Amino acid sequence: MSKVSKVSKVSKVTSGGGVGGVGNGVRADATDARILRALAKEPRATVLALAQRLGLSRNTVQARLARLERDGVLRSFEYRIDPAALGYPLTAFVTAEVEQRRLTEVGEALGEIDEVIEVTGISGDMDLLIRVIAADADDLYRVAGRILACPGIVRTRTALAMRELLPFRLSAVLDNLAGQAPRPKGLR
Amino acid sequence: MSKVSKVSKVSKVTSGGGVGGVGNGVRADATDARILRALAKEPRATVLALAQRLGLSRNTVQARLARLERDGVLRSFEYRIDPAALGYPLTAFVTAEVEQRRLTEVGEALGEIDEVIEVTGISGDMDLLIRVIAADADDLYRVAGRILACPGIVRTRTALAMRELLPFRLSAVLDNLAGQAPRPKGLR
DNA sequence: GTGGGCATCGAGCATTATGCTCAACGGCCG
DNA sequence: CGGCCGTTGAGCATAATGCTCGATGCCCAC
Repeated sequence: MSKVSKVSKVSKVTSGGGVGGVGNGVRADATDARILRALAKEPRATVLALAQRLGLSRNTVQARLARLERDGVLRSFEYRIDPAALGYPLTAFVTAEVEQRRLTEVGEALGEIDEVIEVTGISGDMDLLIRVIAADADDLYRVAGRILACPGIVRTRTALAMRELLPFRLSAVLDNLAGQAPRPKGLR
Repeated sequence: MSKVSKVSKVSKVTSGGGVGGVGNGVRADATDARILRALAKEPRATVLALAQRLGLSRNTVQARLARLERDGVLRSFEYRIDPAALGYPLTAFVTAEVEQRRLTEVGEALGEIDEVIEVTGISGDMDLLIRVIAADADDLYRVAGRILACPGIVRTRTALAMRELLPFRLSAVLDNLAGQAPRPKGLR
């Protein structure tokens, strides 16, 4: 049974660690994907539970989880918190045009604004995509003002998030990675 | 020792539940924020550890955590997974203009594309903000093509995420919530 | 003012998980 | 061919969990 097999050997990649900050050379293999997928279903699941659910040894799951966390495959717990529950039911995307050389500076300034929860430098005619949360429309207006006031920011455009058509998900991609191997059919 | 407190009493808010799907009336209070903040620092922390770190009883932390999870304050575990670690180091934001009445339909079609990991309906001249991941530039091109091919989509514009100036964080907002004295009334 | 409701607390208890170590198995690669 | 590693199963001391209880303090409604 546990002869599932082909638990591919991938760790080799681990050694090839580049330096970089985020998402360097580390890559999850099929087994990792299965663990992550199981965790997605039951975040509170214990290592033991995961192990038997996946037909792996407790030891393996424990080691892999430790590695996943150590290598930064798992991001901060904050990602799991719903801003709406914190009293910020409004989300908006503010795109900003920035004076070329002041990108980093502007990024830091934006970090001072509590309601700015993510800033990404992007290609295109706008330079920044800023994710913002707000308690209400007034609040949003105020935050938008603070953003525009940042030295280096030339112009902004605000788009209110009106509906989540498809909430964040990696399941599709996880399934691909996980399914890769044996495809046990109905069995589990 | 446990006399630290002044653990505000806030739960009243809970009852004020609106209906809605996501992030309805449920709101975290200062204590919740402190728990979440502690968890952000140490995702693997046990309930017991959290309790003594925060000067709360184990019972309280356990009850609150259960409630946070039950009420959807905590989103899926998937949020914590770094797509880069899954072999998708590229992130792009695709904005799309959609034929008015076909928004929902388009949303579903986009869900069929594995690399589409988030779709938000927004205000402004573009209707959709689509978060996409890709293994490399070719892959991204291919995905962009599939998006544009969705019936109902009129036009798209793709912006590549070049740098994370400020990775997702709620810490600023959490600190505010947590730091607040037990005075939920009035202010703000 | 008084009582109900509710969250918190501290305690206890049976069960389960954790963290760690060990030796052995098996495939992969040089 | 031999070494390297990830995996496995086992064992064991310690710690955490899930649950229940009665008691306390506070807010709010009556």
